[in-house]
Amino acid sequence: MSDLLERLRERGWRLTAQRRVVAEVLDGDHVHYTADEVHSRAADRLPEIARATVYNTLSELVTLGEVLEVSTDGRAKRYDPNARHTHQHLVCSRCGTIRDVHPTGDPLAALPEAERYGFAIVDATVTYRGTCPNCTGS
Amino acid sequence: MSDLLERLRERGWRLTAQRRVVAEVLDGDHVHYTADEVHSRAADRLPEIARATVYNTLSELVTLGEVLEVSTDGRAKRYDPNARHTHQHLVCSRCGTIRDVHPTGDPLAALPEAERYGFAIVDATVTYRGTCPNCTGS
DNA sequence: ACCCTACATTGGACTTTGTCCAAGTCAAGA
DNA sequence: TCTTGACTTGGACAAAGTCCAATGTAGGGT
Repeated sequence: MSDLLERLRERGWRLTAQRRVVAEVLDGDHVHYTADEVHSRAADRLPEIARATVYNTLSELVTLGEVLEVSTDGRAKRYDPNARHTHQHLVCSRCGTIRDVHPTGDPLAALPEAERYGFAIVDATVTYRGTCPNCTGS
Repeated sequence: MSDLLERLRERGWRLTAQRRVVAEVLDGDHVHYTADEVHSRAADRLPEIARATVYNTLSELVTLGEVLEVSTDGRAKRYDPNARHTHQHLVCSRCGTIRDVHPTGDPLAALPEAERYGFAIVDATVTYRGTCPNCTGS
């Protein structure tokens, strides 16, 4: 937890109460909150934190590579604190919950040279979609 | 082109001028327009078409499986008329253009049973990201 | 060919998600 | 402790999409 804050401070981050609570919210479970969810959880601890500050802080964390932005559904982006190990996502088409998964092999290897159209490809993200056990029986 | 309209009519679609132009816009090149782009192109032919109608029609086409919704960047969704053959997308991180690509193998096979968490998985989408030749030199 | 009517369209208000900015505040180095 | 530039605030704004009551019309029935 203060691992994250430690790293950030080393990179010249100014450590404010607002940034601390945002980092703490993200650093809890392996959840994937939207910006608004982060904001409301942060506001539980620091009631006057502004939405704009949460957005700013999240963008900075993304830029610094500490957090990943995930947009699975064209609705609100979600923020994934597990940026250290590469992983992919499994999304429930009904309720929208997300789980981290670790497929075998490298998806990049599956794309033949002839299909790369001269792009300098830097990464491949895989999203598995289906119905989670909770939603299956409804 | 009227292929599409044909299929739709067989499924009980009421064929209106608005739906026709939307289908025609999508049925052109292998592009991936946003809803607003579809709207403005449709409006070239049928000036008074409402934005809401375009949104409605697009959702119906998606429901009918004739068109795919693609959300690559958390901004506007794009609509992919190439729903008949499965394919994946290659996206330029700078300019946002999208190309259809066909990786080898089945990404679903790469996800071990132990990583499925009881989900009934129905599909896997892969998004390759990089810089396109046009954007590389800037 | 003409009527009906259920289905489609319209336009405008509204919501959600996110960005921007000028003014005020504060963390941290001197 | 003082200073200063970086940070935060709140509110206005923007983009993308949804909703709804009123109006229009495609296509089946006669």
